[in-house]
Amino acid sequence: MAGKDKGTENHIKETAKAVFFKEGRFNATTQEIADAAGVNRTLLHYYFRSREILLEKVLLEGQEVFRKKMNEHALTGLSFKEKISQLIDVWMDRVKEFPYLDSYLASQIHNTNLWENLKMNDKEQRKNIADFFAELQEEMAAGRVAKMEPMQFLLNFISMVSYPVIMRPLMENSFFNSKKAYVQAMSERKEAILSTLFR
Amino acid sequence: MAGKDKGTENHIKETAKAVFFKEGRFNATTQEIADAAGVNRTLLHYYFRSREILLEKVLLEGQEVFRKKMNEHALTGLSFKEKISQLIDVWMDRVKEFPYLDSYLASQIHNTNLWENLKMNDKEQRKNIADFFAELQEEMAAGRVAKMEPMQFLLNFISMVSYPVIMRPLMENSFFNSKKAYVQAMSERKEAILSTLFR
Amino acid sequence: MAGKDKGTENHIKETAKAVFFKEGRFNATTQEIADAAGVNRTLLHYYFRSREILLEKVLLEGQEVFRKKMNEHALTGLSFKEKISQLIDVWMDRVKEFPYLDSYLASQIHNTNLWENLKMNDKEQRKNIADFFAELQEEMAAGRVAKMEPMQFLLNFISMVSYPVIMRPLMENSFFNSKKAYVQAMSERKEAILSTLFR
Amino acid sequence: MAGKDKGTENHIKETAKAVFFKEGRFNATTQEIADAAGVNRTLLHYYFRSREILLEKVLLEGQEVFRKKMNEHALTGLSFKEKISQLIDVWMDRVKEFPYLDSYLASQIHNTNLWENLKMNDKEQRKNIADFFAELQEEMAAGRVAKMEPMQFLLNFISMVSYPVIMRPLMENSFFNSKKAYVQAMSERKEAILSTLFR
DNA sequence: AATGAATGAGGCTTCATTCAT
DNA sequence: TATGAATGAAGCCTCATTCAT
Repeated sequence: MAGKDKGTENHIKETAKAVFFKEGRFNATTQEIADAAGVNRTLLHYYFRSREILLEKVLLEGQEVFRKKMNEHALTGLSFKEKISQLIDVWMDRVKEFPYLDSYLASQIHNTNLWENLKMNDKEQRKNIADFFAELQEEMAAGRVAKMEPMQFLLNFISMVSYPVIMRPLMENSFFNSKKAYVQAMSERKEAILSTLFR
Repeated sequence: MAGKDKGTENHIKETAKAVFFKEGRFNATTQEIADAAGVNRTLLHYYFRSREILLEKVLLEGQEVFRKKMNEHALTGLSFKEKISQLIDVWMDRVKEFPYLDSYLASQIHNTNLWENLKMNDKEQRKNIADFFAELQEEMAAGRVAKMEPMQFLLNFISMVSYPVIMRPLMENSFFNSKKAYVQAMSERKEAILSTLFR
Repeated sequence: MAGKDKGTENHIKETAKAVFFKEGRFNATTQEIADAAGVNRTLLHYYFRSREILLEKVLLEGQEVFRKKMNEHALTGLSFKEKISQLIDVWMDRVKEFPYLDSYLASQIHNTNLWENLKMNDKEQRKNIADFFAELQEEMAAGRVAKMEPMQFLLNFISMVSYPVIMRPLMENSFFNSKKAYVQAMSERKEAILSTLFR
Repeated sequence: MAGKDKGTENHIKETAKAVFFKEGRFNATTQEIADAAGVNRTLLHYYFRSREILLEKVLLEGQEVFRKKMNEHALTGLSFKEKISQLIDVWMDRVKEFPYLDSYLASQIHNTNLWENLKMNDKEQRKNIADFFAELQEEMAAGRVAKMEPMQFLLNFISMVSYPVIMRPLMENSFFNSKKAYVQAMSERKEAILSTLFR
């Protein structure tokens, strides 16, 4: 059932990623992960030595997703607003794919050694952000965006995109009272965010 | 001998709440909670029968916090913008107090039977929201707020307030690279949100 | 079946001691020890946290046995030969009680931290040995004992007493071919040792 | 491709012998043995079917060592004392080579089916011992050796030679407090034993 | 109300072994 | 001959929970 070669190892990793970050079952047992992957539990230790290491690897890959989010800002040749528009799509897709990843990262801050790798010390990344902020300030100067610290704009943007997705269960039950209403709202979300960020 | 009565029970509950939702240690052991509360582990079962029940009770109280968030919209006699301004304070305070509560609720929604209680079926609450939306639409009509579904505005609002607090560890490490920078940004957050929501 | 209070803890410890050092089952499982003691396996962890700690404690107590062996040299008011005669009894009894203890200690030398406690740094002990050596040298001067380094005499003595007991299974099977013959030889052992040490 | 043939098999066996009986790591894992031999773990099963069989084979070879110990008594043409003197050398060398072998045999005697092979039922061996005992009794008659059962003399002899070597770690740490002191004592050991056995 | 003792269920991990190549 | 992949058995340990005061 499971592939061969490097296949099985990746298959387990993908399964774990799904269990942890798609389904949010942070306490999932090695047995559960193995079952989900359709492999013997021991195989999991064969490849990853321990549950902790597996989790760490999966997390590190999740982190790559996160880092790439940032670097994809570098979409060229578009107007600032169009760029933001694309970013919303990209970002929202990612958050939808692993809705529990960020929450988990946030709750696991104690595992300090993970964080060293996560900091924004990537040169390319810093440059991208600097460029992004420069463009943003032009927009503010032109009055198309409310004046504020660029970082505040970035926070606003990330918050409005991520929060409703990350908190989907809460939203569905607490705000919308139905799955349908939630989905409907999400489909209109992009426009609402753009309307709020730009004037 | 019968003096502490309800005292100890509450003390345990408060401690559990802190451990779970202030510190984000969702997997905290009964032993750890007992230690944190300075009581014998067995006492925890004496009062709450099981870990699950304790968690449930603590969660229920967390829900109350959440519900009150919604109902405190009913601040009277202020302009809409001032009302929002106050709401930001109130809400931010709450999220700061239990930064992990919402994440936990979101991640646990699938295996809990508590959600019946959480839905927005509260009459008073519905009314508050209806009133709030009515006022909001006036603002839109007057051009002081970008036009959109009122619910989208609400989402924007909640997102921008909550996300940076809930994701504080992520923010501190990933965006700001220092606690100081984060705190500084948070102090300026309210203005940034208001500038974004109103024009 | 097991006693109460401190009773159970000691009972487990005694059982472990027997399993390890009387029966020589160094690899005995926690389950096996628990079974032998007639208690739930978990109780073993309740009292001792881990198999390793239990083993360490049991070993430390065995070490006390060993140390006391040395200090019991201080039997007073007897002639040197009579003293040795008594020592043979005492020592042989001990080795018979825990025939596998010394072998185990020898094989576990790698667990260095055990050995710090085992060194002959006990003041009283040093004095006893010094006294013993002084008396011994008188015997040598008087020609009742062959001349040699006192320590060599001590080694001879310990060796002749311990080895046949420690290696009992080997002796029974390889030298004597029958349990009966072995037991018979042991009963005459003391005299043979004395005849060898004294002249 | 067919060059190493028996070579690898022997190499593994020798390595195992060293790990078990030179280093005293009786619980060594197949993995550890394979690592020590620099081969893949599975190869070990390829050659020996199971860990148990490997151990058995290695043990059998150890037994040969043991058996030869006995038969080397047949050194001819020397005086009894000189014969014993040579035996001490031979024996001590053997015990030094595999200091843990005897302990292991002793501790494993109960759960092994190897002992049939080990009994002193070897014809040549019996003869050697008979001859040895005859000579010994002459010595006793001549007053050069204390009178006792010949077997007791043999036990004394073996004990004094083997014990300090087998228990080397114990001796070094518990009696001598230094490796140097132990080595020094061992170098003088032969004379001390001879002085004790002969008069 | 409070606590030490005891227990069953279940989790992680290691190990020897087998399979397939 | 040699090896990576896979597996079943078994070990250690933790945890929530119950028992007996």
